[in-house]
Amino acid sequence: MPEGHTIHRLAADHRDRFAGRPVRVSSPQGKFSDSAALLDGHALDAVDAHGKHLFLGFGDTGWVHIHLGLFGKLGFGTAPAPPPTDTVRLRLVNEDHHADLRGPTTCALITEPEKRAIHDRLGPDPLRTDEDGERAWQRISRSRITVAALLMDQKVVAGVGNVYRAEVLFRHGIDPYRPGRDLTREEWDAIWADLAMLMREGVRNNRIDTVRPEHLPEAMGRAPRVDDHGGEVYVYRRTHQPCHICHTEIRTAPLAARNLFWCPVCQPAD
DNA sequence: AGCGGATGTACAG
DNA sequence: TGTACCTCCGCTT
Repeated sequence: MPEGHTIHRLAADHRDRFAGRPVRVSSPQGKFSDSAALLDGHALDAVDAHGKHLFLGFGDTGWVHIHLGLFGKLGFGTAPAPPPTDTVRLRLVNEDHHADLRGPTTCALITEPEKRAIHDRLGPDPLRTDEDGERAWQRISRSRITVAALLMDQKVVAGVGNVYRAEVLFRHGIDPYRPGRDLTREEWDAIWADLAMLMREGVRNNRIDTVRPEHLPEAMGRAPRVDDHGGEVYVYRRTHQPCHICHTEIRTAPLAARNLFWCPVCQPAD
């Protein structure tokens, strides 16, 4: 569920439903009760997203910092909200809407300086228009680490996860094991621009689609279908299935505790 | 009923 | 490098 596009979409969804009005804040599960009591009845006056971090601003009371981690989910519904289940960490309610947060890695009330410190340790986010890939290039072009690992490092690029990593490397024909410093400037600029485009599409559609229409297999038709992963992809979790372009079996291997997926023919090692 | 895995990260050693 | 953490879902028995 959560790569950067999900978080930016959730930021917009919170803005649409809750911004500018008082909101009831509670923690049915209990783990956020003290902070929820401080926030209850205040207006949500700002929403921000950087990479996979979501920030809900409540004026002088501070910011709610949310990170979904691997399992976290935010679900919206209309008001009145149904009785919460005992896994709801945070619930927001106004006259029209409710939002339930479950299973996050982080849900904490923080100060403005603490928020700034989080931004400072994150790399540039392709979805934040005030930044570009230059900072990322400075790190990547000097690193012996594989480009696959660098793309997952939130200090290098914020918001890319296992799906966008696999897909963008496929789209540019780059071997995931190539060291960052062996990328050309042209290759990196193309990857950065592509991430910005793909992730903007991801925010718009609330799913990850990366397959160009001309590469969709006949059986799928022209319109991307919704599959298990929520979108149409070239390599992510397509182990042993044929590559959409060359029909070679897609490969998988663990890398830094995550599964890497790639086509050995379309993404050749040098 | 019980397991393993998942679009993530932080910390220990 | 390994492991702990948070939840849900689909597969196996």
